[in-house]
Amino acid sequence: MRNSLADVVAAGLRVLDAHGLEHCSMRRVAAELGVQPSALYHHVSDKQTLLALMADEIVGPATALGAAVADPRSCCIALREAMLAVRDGADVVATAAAFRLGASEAERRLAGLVGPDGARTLLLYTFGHAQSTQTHRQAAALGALIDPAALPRGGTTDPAAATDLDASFERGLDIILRGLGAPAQLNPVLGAAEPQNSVF
Amino acid sequence: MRNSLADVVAAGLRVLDAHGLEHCSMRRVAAELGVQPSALYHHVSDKQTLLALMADEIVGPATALGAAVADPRSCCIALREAMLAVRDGADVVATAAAFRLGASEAERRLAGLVGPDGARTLLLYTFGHAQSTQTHRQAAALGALIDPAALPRGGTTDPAAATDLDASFERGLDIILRGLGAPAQLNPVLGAAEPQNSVF
DNA sequence: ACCTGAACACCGTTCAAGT
DNA sequence: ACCTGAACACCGTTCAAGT
Repeated sequence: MRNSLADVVAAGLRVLDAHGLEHCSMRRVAAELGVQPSALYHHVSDKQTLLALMADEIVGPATALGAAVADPRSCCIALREAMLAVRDGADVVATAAAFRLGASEAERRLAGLVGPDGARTLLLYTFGHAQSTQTHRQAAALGALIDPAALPRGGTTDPAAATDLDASFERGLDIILRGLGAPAQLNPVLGAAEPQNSVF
Repeated sequence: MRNSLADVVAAGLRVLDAHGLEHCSMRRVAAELGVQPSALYHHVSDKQTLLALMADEIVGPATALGAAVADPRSCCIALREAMLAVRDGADVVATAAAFRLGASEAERRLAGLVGPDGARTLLLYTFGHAQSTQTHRQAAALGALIDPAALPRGGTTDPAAATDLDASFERGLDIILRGLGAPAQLNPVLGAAEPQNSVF
């Protein structure tokens, strides 16, 4: 045999991470495998299916059996980290999840902890924030390429912005968890009055 | 003059509503106006810009000055209704919002009511749930076309599913609002223990 | 089982040129 | 100011045919 389904999914993830979702075409994935575009359709019925399989792979690390995290907070943070680890990962996972594939293992786990409504609310927020984070990061990276004078001294890209987005995510997470009656999260730094600016 | 920017945006919305985002190409919008594809680039610099303008138009009804709703709950519900009113509207608005255009007027308003973190959390949830709702609706519509035997008697599409999604949205909304310390929403029907099934 | 080669019906965008 | 015509470099998917 020449290529397996796993090879196709792996090639898809390589192309995604290297070139982004916009350029992750069937033709590019085929080229990555050194094969004709039509060959992919022996392994996968269409592009949507391939993307769903890629989404499962992206989210795998966060939903692996070994990482049996008990609290919903760490669960969402792990999920977000898994999506942010690959270029445009949040878009791929969120789209696949809307079609019911992908993160449903994560949802089952969360539903056991906070009920179905809580699980859905947490997941939709987590996906949305991750997409927003990734959009802003690639906009920042593009801006840095166009206008490299923006960097005051060393450093590849502005580290403060990334920290802000991570903190912003956790604050929103704590709002939802508070609404679910979860134990209040101990946040020793900072007062609680109207911090930070908007993400959009 | 032959066509204005407003004409182009209006044509875009007509194509979107009739054929969906997937088939809302520059070439189709041009054909809708009876014009060559290249003519669009006189009015708009690229497709992304056109979609952002369309997103503003979709969300307009919900953020109009006349509809100065005071509470965040009605604000989110109005936003969701505006997105659901046009085919694939949630996708278009959510994508544009991630690029900072679109719903930022709505975010300013919400931030005044519940602070920036609350506004962001509410918006990301609202966008995500609307996208999920629209995905499920068009899957249901497709299923109804393929398998019309699923309908027990009259009715175009299953009305129960739509009701469930609307109720599911409001339950999640109330979780977040509770977390924000908003006045508890009076929900007279049903007990509170683990209702409904999953959306994903 | 896995792949090639060729085709079909499309894309977004650019650019010189017309009126 | 607004548009045409032609081109460039792409798409996803199908299908007969090869090995």
